Amino acid sequence: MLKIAVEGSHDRIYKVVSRIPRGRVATYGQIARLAGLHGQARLVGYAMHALPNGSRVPWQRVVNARGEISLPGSSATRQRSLLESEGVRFDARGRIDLDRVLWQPRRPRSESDDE
DNA sequence: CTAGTGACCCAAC
DNA sequence: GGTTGGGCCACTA
Repeated sequence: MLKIAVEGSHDRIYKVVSRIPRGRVATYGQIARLAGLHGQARLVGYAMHALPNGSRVPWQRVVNARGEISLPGSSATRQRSLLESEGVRFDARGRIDLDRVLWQPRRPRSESDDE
């Protein structure tokens, strides 16, 4: 039977987030769009906050549209450390170069997009 | 039920 | 570059 209609938005969000490859990041708005929640980036933030500790969802790969970490306090440091261990670089302002690191689920066309 | 808040985003000034 | 205001919807008091 079809359970897609019964699935909560969290599950869809977690599914999309789990598809983010290592060393890449995605924005809240991007996740929302891919999960079918167009314009509802805030719900993605809620879903991330509701994640249980030790979850296998790579929540650290979700940042805001500016390429910055939106978490307050020590959680931000944790997220940054996790991302840096994956090879994601932060500039002096604590921002990620989204043009370089943003996850692109579709490869439109281009055999070499390496700068 | 209403009102305020939030791991957000975007247009406008 | 920065600030303001509106929009979105779930959660809490």
